[in-house]
Amino acid sequence: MSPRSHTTSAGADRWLERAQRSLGAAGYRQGGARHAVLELLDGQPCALTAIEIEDALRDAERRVSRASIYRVLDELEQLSLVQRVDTGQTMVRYERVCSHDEHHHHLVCEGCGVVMPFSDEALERAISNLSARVPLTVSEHEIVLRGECEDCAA
Amino acid sequence: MSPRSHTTSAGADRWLERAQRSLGAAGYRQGGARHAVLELLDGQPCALTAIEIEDALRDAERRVSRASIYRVLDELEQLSLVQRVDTGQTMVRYERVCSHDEHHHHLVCEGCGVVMPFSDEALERAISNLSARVPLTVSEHEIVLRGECEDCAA
DNA sequence: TTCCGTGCAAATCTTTTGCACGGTC
DNA sequence: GACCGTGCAAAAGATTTGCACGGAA
Repeated sequence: MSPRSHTTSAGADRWLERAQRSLGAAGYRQGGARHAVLELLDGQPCALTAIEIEDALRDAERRVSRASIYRVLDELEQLSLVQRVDTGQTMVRYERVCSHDEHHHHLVCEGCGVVMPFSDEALERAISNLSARVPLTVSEHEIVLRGECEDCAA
Repeated sequence: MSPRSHTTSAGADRWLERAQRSLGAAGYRQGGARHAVLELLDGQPCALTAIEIEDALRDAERRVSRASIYRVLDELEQLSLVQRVDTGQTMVRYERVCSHDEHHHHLVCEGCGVVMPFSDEALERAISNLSARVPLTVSEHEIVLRGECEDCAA
């Protein structure tokens, strides 16, 4: 359950910079929409839908077309800079792929739909042990816990 | 990884019978489409998409309209007789909710898209411990491992 | 006989794609 | 100046809904 602020970490390996380097190396130019989406994602603690991204950018006076948002997310996913998160809700969510100590999974409230991150060492160990014994070369795993959040229970 | 045949178990608590009882108690009639979907799901070892269900029924000479399939799946989900399984593929999958010793999760091959069930006691223990320490009253959990299956690796 | 269940067709909603213009390198 | 990136509008694909008929109770 490690709390951690990434937005304030001044290290040279911030996600935004890494992403810009990767994109540059892959031959992508730095257009306005892509830049806006990158900056937004860099500041997010958890996964967003394309429409939430669109709304957030509009609120920030940096309107970007939804098509561009999907295109940028797709590019970033192929470079392993973001990952899709399937929360069982209608829309797919996306979040940046973070360093090992930020690796997390998701809690989803079935009442209000809120999505929260969590992490657990014992769980990761179990997954890791298991992965070796399964008829599949495991490259990633996703875990979602569903239930009722404290606000909805109140 | 407990192997288990449900289709041949003669016990009175087969899923199909339980489902029919629940539906009856909830006031549903026994129409042809619903019956066909129930029988099909009862014989499945793992999750199917609505379209796979449609195809399977057509092959079995028991054509059911896709709209009815979605409607039946929705009813069954609300009675907790089936659960949605989100494999990160385009379409949602559905499978019957089974007894504790059939509880399983899913492996998804990123190459060919095949979906396989697996289960692991240590993993379930980790989830169970974790669930108590999280700001959510957990009612269910879903785990997906993604990678390359043996056929695709060959 | 009443009301539910079903199929068909149309609607909805998320995501993708085609195209033309403007900006980046 | 060449080509990529973006917005707009239309397309595509999964799922849902409206409606009218036929069957279950």
